[in-house]
Amino acid sequence: MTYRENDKTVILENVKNFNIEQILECGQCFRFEKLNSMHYRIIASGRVLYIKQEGSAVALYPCTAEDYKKIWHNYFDLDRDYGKIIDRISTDDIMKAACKYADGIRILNQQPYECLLSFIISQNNNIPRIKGIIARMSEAYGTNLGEGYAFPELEQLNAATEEDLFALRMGFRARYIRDCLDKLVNKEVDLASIDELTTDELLKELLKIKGVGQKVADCAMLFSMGRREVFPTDVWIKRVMEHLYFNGNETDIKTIHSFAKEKWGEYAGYAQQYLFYYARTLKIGTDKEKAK
DNA sequence: GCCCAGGGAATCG
DNA sequence: CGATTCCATGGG
Repeated sequence: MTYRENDKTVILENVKNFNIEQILECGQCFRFEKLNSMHYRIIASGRVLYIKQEGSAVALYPCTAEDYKKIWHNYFDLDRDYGKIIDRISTDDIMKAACKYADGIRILNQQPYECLLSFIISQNNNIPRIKGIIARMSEAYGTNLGEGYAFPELEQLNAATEEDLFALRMGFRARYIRDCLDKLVNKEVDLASIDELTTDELLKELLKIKGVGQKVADCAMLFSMGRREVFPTDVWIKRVMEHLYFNGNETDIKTIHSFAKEKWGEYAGYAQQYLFYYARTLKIGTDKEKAK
């Protein structure tokens, strides 16, 4: 892969395993808007960024070479060889098919605070409504960026009472967000020191927050804390795992976790993303599933 | 009107 | 303990 800048546009050429639609639509991130086929606007790191892809060429704008090196290169996880990851996890025909179906997925390196709050909001909720709640929260408390609003910083959102949050129509999750803000502000949960913790220790820390259980914690750890070995198991993953790996039999989450750990080890998080996109776009395991 | 959504807390037996 | 119930809201 190479990159060059021209008038605040950075062009990436010969990018491997990069499909902007798959990256954004695989459920890891909520702050994006589809403008056209392979043309998106995202808001991350307090910036608006447009992304337009044509084949293996990707244009990022407005974006200087410095922005790219400092922010977006890591955000899109461009140091990692996803071809190698696909080889490692493709140990059976099921995963081979899932990886072939969505070989342009990459796991973004998002900011822990934003990701944690976003997945608290995600619980027992659907993706379009999650995006709406986060958009309203950003518009009400975040910095105006001209073409959108940044996700509110902790100091900004902390001005909101539980009632204020409830008014954003996040329902019962308002109490959870308020509890999370309290614990982050008073450092009962300290996101600045997460790099010093093992994944088990980090999980224990995150579980202190009301509204954070294993699944929400796993998403935050996988999508923003570099813990690529966790296997977030939501209703879609449970359903597709039962359907594709457990012969259609009802299987509890602990069993699914140990199965994934055994099978994919440190790459389990990647396997989870390929399966999630595969399952959700093809509706595998639901009564809407299309025949092959 | 009913069901479900990238679940988790509270309660009950 | 495990199993059930409730939680707000909006799209299908």
